[in-house]
Amino acid sequence: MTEHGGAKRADMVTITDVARHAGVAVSTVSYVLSGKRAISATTRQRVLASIRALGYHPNAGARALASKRANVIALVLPLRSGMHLPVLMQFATAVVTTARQFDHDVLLVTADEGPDGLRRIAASAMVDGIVLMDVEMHDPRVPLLRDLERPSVLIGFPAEAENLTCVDLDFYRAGAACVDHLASLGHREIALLGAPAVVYERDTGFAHRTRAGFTETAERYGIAATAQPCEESFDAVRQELAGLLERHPDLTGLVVHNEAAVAHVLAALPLLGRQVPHDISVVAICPDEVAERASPALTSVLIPAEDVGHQAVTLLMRKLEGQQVPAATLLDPRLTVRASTAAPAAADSAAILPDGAVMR
Amino acid sequence: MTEHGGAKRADMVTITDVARHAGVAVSTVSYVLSGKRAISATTRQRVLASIRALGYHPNAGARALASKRANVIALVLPLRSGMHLPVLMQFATAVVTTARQFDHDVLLVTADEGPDGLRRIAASAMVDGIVLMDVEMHDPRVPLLRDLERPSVLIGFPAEAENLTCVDLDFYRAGAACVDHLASLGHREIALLGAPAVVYERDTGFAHRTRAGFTETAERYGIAATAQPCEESFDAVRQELAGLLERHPDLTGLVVHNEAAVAHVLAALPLLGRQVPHDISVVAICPDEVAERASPALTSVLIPAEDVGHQAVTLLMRKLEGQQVPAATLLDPRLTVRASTAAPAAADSAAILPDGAVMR
DNA sequence: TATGGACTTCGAAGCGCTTCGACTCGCGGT
DNA sequence: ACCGCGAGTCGAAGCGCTTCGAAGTCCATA
Repeated sequence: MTEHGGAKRADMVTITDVARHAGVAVSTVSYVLSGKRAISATTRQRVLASIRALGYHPNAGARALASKRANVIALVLPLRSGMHLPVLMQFATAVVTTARQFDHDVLLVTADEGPDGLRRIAASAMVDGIVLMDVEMHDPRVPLLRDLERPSVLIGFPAEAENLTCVDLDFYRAGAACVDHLASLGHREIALLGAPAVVYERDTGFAHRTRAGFTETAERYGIAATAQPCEESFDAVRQELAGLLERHPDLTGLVVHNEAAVAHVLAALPLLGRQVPHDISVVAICPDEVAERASPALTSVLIPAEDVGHQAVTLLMRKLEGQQVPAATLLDPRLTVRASTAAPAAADSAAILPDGAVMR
Repeated sequence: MTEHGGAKRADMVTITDVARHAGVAVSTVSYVLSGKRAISATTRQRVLASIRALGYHPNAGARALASKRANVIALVLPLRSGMHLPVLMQFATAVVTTARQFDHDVLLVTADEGPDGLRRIAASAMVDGIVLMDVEMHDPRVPLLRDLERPSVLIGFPAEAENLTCVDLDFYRAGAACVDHLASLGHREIALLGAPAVVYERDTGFAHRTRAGFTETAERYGIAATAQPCEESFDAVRQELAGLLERHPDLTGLVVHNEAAVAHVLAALPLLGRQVPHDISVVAICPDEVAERASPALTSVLIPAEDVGHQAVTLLMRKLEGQQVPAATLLDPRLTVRASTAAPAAADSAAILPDGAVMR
């Protein structure tokens, strides 16, 4: 390509080149591109032809400078330990893909730059808006977000969500959905194995909300339910399970909301004399990928990472256009039945309906 | 902050504001920031004080426009199926962190935009350079990279690496390291369970190189060695293993280079009557995270994702400064011994040295 | 026939920054 | 006393784009 004619070094084609080639003013080319003023069909065609002929791409910096819009959004990822990476990646992909649909690019910011990073990015006008992931209940970045001149969308819910736009899986209903499923299979005594204790202490909202959904729904069904945190090492898992089974010998259903522990749970149960799903059913709240990869494949409520990412960007774009958007968006959990759940073996396998009626 | 004085709407501080506040010319401020001309210590201090006082951040677009340097690099991620996501994430983090050390930001580009995405990013002068991940042997993006005016670094090796800069784990030596370890434990018959067949067909370089390192090193030790691809479902893994053990009843060492199959291998071996590591030792080539999470914890050669990402960015920065860099950078594998390997139980547990001598 | 829109298009003024040439010192050398 | 020179600073010219006001056309209205 470069060896064509008398192309000077650094053959960046500018809007001026296009204008000259098409025989119009620079501003006309600009208006063809932006559509902000009416341009006759014939002129438009001529300009577009020139653009194609020259392989013109607008200079992003110049455009940002003149229009005060960078057409870039920031994606702030945590990379804190304890986060499950595949889910993050799915988020990220969805965010990028959706952003591209709106003709925006994505700047990747890691949280270890801290609030200063956010401030820098925003103040330098590199980005028009911000998507913030893995928000904690008391997140130091949240107050900053309010001061920033740029719109933002959070994935997750901080304690103080005033004036903020948040998106997340509806963890309450996710916890509930697991109980629904186990109840409908006829289980009468179940337990929730959650995140490590430190996560609860950190006040990460989703852990609490899942537990609430689990506990309250079980209560509604009149099912005996225990909830407890769980560390991620194999020994810890095994110990937790052993204790749990000892205290609740009739336990037949287990909800696991801890991606890292899932494999260990499946490995430990047989060692404790419980076959899955014959003796005990297991439902996980985790990405499909993890559920499918486990042996046996896990019935699971998936974290709809792609939906969340897509929603977040869509909301952000609305805000960029000055539209009003709902402060909270909760996404529906979806439960996929796989090989790890079944009706309890020994028990009377009647299904119990929420109102307490028994279906035979 | 905003409610301070008579701050106008959109309180973006410009270099002009700083200059006025410090009582110097705009160009002086610029030179203080860039260090491209000598500025007296007193002036510099005054300017820096003003910058701090006003909370000035240079406008990225203006800077890019005037200097023709965006201070942004592109990170092109694949998101093709079969890639293990956590590793990607580690890469990404390392890339961002390192880029920040060089005062650059990172634009996230997904491969599904294809070559056009690359072209757009480069032509619009949004980025100064490109880091391309998960390069295939015959990658359609590679020829494009040569035409682009921007420097780039590949992670992985394409078949035709002329004029390109590539970084990767030394998979040959990774395969070799696994054999070294097993041999030193006294194993005499081992096998490699690799990626799904399709990966080999796609000519992904690393799969072939691992196998070569494995096979050739085993030969050097005079150890019986088999290598075969492996699909990722549990049933496939179990079947592969069953066949393998039938054909090679004395097999005592297994190298797994397939992150997705790792868990299944560990689950299937007991079912086939083999305890790990008593009856059979398992070494994996996978991220530490996966190895640690498995039960039992796996002896593994880790993919040094962080090093690779760091190296890639460092090389790119050198290229941006016009320096010459080596075309190929291979990173050393590191093997971590965990619970999944031991001397073979029944066998004579002598250690064999590479030269054929036997150590008792 | 004058008049005023609609419809198109043009020219020029920036956006905030970098960079180049030029200017002003003060100093050592002769 | 003069020149030359380096150090420090300034002013102005863009970088490539958007956008505003205005100008030119053409046709329908009064």
